[in-house]
Parts: sequence; C-alpha cells; structure tokens
Amino acid sequence: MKSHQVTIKDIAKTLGISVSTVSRALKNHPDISEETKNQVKNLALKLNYEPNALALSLRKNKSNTIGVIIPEIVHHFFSSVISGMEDIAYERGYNVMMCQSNESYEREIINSQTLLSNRVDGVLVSVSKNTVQYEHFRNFSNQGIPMVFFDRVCPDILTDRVIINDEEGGFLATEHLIGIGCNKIAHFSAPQHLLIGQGRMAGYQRALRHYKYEVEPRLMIHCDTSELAMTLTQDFIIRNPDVDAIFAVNDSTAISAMKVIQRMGKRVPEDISVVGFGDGPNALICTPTLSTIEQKGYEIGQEAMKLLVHKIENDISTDSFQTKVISPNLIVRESSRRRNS
Amino acid sequence: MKSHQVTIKDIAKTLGISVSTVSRALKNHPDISEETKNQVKNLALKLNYEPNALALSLRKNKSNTIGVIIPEIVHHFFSSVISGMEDIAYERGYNVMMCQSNESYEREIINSQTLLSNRVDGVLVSVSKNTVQYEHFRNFSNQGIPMVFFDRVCPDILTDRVIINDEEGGFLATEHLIGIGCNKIAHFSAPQHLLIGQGRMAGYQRALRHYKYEVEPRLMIHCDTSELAMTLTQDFIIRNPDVDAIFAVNDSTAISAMKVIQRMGKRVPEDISVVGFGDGPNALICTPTLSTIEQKGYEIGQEAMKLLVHKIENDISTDSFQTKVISPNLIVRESSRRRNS
DNA sequence: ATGAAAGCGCTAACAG
DNA sequence: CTGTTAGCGCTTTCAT
Repeated sequence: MKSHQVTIKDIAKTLGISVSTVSRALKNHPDISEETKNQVKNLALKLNYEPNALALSLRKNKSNTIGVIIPEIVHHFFSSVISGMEDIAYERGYNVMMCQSNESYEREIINSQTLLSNRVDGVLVSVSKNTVQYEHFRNFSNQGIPMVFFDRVCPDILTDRVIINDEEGGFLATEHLIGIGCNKIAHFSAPQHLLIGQGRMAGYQRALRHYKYEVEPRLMIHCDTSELAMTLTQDFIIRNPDVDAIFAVNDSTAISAMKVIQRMGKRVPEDISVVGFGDGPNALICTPTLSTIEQKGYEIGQEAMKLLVHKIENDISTDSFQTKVISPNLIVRESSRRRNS
Repeated sequence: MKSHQVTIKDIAKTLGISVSTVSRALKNHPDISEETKNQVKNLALKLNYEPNALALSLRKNKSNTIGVIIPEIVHHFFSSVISGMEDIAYERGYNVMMCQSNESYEREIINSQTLLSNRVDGVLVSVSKNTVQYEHFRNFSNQGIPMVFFDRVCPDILTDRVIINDEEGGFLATEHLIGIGCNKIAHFSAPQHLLIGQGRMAGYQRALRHYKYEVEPRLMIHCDTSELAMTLTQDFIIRNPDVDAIFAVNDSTAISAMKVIQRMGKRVPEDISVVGFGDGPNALICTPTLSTIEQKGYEIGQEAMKLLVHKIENDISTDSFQTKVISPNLIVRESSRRRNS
C-alpha cells in the first residue's frame, strides 16, 4: 500500500508555519530567516522529504524529462547510444523516459503519444525500419517540443540530427585495404535505398577512384546480414577468384564472410583481408579479430542529448537546425594485413 | 519555443461548455449526451489533444511510471533485461524511467532520489557492484513503493526478487561435460563472496559429487574475466595437463580461455571441451561456437516487471515477498563434444 | 520575514 | 445531462 509521501504541507503543519515559507526556506530564499530555514531543512531531512517532481513539472510547465524512441534496445550500437544519452541526461539533471519501438510503425506512434502526454521537454528519435510515414513526429514540432534524430534520421522532417559519417567510414575502410596492398576490393553492401547503404558504398567508391582503382560492378553485391553472407560468400569468391579483400557494410556480415572463406580453405588475412563496420564486441571475439570502423554509439548518444538539452534550455527558434556528423575511426586488427605481393 | 499544449480548458472554451463536461465526454461517461461527446471528441482529435499525464498523476496519485535502476546498459544481459521490462510495461500501460548507476554507489543514491521525487509507482533494481550499504533502498519500502530486485539482489532488504538459478546452471554445465565423457573438469570461477560465484560453483560441485567424481581444489581457480583468462589459462593447463574440460563462470572468460588453449596447440573440443555461462551474442561468433548456459535476460526483465505491476495493481501487503527463480537452459554448440576415449 | 491566494491540468463529489 | 467547486503539491505574486 502506497502510504502518504511527505509534502511541504506536512512540514508546514508540524512547524506551524505556512507552505510558502517552507517552499522558500527549502530553496534558500533570502527573505527567510536562518532559524526558520534550519528548522525546515532539518525536518525535511528527518522526514525524508522529496519534492514532488510531478507537481513541479505541472507548475513550471517543464518536466525535466527527455523522451527516447529507439528501435531496439538489445543491440550493441543502440544500447551504447542509450548509455551515452543517459550519462549526459544525468549530468544535466534530466530524466530519461525510454520507449522501444521494436521496429514497429504502430508502436512508434503510441510511443510518440505517450511522450507527448507526459509533456517531455524534448525527444530523441531513431526511426523504426518499418516507418514510412512521419506525421506522428510532426506533433512534436507543432507543439514546439525540440526533437533530435539520431542515426536513423527522417529525411522528410526538418530537425536537428546526429549521424555518423558513413561515407567517410566507407572511405577509411577502403583506403586502408588499398594501403595494405589489396588490389581487388569487394564491397558487401546494404540496400541502396537505405542511407547507410548509400553512404558506405559512396565512400568505398570514392576511395577506389581517389587511388585510381577501377570501380567494378561485379565486386559489389547486396549482402548485409550474417545469413546472407553465409549463403552468398562462397559463390561470390568462386566467381571472383581475384578478390583479395572485402569491405562489409557491418561486422556480422564481415564475420560470417570470414567464416565461409576459412571454411573454403582460404586464409584471412593472408589470402583475403576483411574489414567490417560497427566495432561491436564481436569484432574482438572472432578469429581473426576484425578490422572495422568504429561507429561511436556512445558518442552519438552523448551528442544527441547535448544538442537537445541545449535547444531546450536556450529556447532556440524552431527553424534553425543543425546536423552533427560524427567522424568514424578505423580500427585495424588481425583480419587485414599488408600483402607481400 | 514550447508553445501552449492544448488542454480540456481550451476545448471547453471553444465549445462553450464546462471543463467537467469535456473531461467526462472524453472518457465516455454515460451521463453525457452522444452529441456533446462527439463534438468534444472531434475537437480533441482536431486539436491533437493529449491528456496531461503529469496533471493526471498528481490528481490520482499514480504516475504509471516504473523506475529502473540498472548498473550498466551496454551489456548484452542487461540490455536484454531492459528490453523485456519495456515490452511488458508497454503492454500494461506503464512508462519506464531509466537510471544507470554505472556501478557507482553514489549515483545509485541519486537515482533513488530521482525516482522517489518522480513518484514512480514501483521500482526495479539490480544493485551496483560497489554498493555495500542499502539504506537508500529502504526509502522505497518506507514510502510503500513496491520494489523488485532482479539479478543482483540485495540480501539485507526484504523484497520480491527475480533471479536466475545459478546453481542449476552450474550443475547443467558440469553434468553435460560429464555426460560427454570428460573426466577432469576444471572450473574458472568468480569470487566466492558474489552470489553468482557461489551459485555456479555450488552447481559444479554438486554435479561432480552426484556423478561420483572427485572435487579437486586444484581444478578450481578464480578466473572470471577475459583478461584473467588470457593471463592464467596457459599456466593452468600446463600445471594440470590432465584437464579435459573447463566450465567457466561466464562466456567471455570461456572464449578467452579457448583462444589461449588453441594458441597452445590444443584443440577445442577434441582435447579440451569448454562451456561458458550467459549465452551472449559472442557465443555464436567465436570459433568454435560456445556451448553455454542461457541466462535469459529478456525473461528476467519480463518477470520482474510482471511481478512489480501485479504488486502495484493489487496493493499487496508489503510483507509477503516472493522470489522468482528462473531456470537456465543448457545450449550445446561446438565447443563441447563427446569424447572417444 | 511571513502568509494568503491563485493557478498549473485534471477529476470527482456535489448540486442542480 | 451539465456546471461548480475543491483539491492533488508546488511556486509566486501580492499583501502585510
């Protein structure tokens, strides 16, 4: 049974003073005498008084709560993002209300309503894969609630964004493979209607061109999951025996590709070097350890939260938007190595 | 700029009726005429009216929010737990306020205050490693706020708990190794002052005794991180060349031990079988894939949330507590195989 | 230096 | 069938 939680009224009654005096005493209002202040504070401490944040929010029209809508929590990248957000929120005195869309459009809509209803001061959103309509997000802007998209941004809606530079990541990975002497670098890519697919592919091609290598369609296949890699890699290698490197659009694809390659009797990195994208924990577990592009989830979470809080606290006009692009890092491990040819 | 969010007052004014009528109309009160209801509902829809959850919470003295205090989000087990919690919360109409203690006692205290302040209806807690005093948790019970501990429970505080049966997990792992014909089964254990360390060790020993194997102190070493496994495994194997199986207290330790064993020129599972504990994604990535004990984070999260919501909604007296013990599963993969000796 | 009172958005008892 | 009013906990203006 939820017993009565102590309020300023209780303190006022016990001390025989008014609630306004208690309120002022608790926040060190200069008008209040030291003696009263001490009395109030001591009693508050003794009674374990905690200000009612709900009442405060209602009164001040500010909830100090940030809403987060995220596709799925159980995913190293996203959980890193959440962690970064939570750390900044904590630092700045905000609470985080977490909603998981589970990649469902319908649930995303409900999540939005929930956050609206809870009068969050701002929202951080990464769009669900199944979302193709974006009207529910407009409610936030309409109500003047600042919104920052992270990672999976929504092209149709003008807001602040925090994204990783996929193009640069693709470039770095490919440049590295070129640098260690690979000649035929394949790209296992994500669908080209996805921004990450486009970006990483673009970086791959730019690196090839920049270093005067040919961009060959036969070396680029759509393969962006562990399952697809398991199915497609062998055939691909057989059909393109000259391939000496693969840049895969994510770590799990890269790792599965490595497994297939090894099963075919070829060596990684001696015969074929492999670079992934993401730098999840798996990259350290697989054999050989995976060279990859660090996706910086924690940093993205931090930046998104910083941007949002800044917007909230500075009442920035709703029509100046900023896109923060995080630069990825190349991490070289065992799966890619200088060739002696 | 946060513009005015629409309230029932706005609707009442526009329609020239009273707020109470609007309030009632919105919740289908039988007293209200169909016509008024329709008018109200249509306008509400048109204006994108969302009830102010803060006002509601204040009024009803129920926030429909559950507070979660978790040591770290970026950890497969914990993020699975959160996911399970979120799914149930969503289903039952609760929101989740997430606090990350980052394994810090001080932060855990602040987190508790935050949740108290936000008048959460209940709390789910997994205790930080550095927490040795538990007074801050008592505030919840004192205020009559239901609390459920999950995974890392607090021995001193009487509450509901959801934990995995570590002892059973240890037993299953060891029994499996015995079953495939291993004779000298080592245990890489966690410190014995930790409950998980105790439990998994106890299960290991019970299995040995149950199948009439000797419990040998030389076969049990404290080794519960990837780093320790890297340092200690080689020496351990050299000193105990008869070991033909290792049950490690967690997956990362198991995987690192496998790596060392392989580097020593021995084969897994042919020479030494290995079983871990946790079943994180790594278990599928490593070579060979890891036999392990499924820790069921998602289920733990679900159960903890269910238990809590049940307590909240049934106003269960604060002095009947229940401990839910989840049974782990054994998952056999490549790292353990029947021996032909 | 302190108190009284209004009001944030909503519900519900009471009154018609 | 609808309106009036009090009050949830707190802050703040206006009095005193």
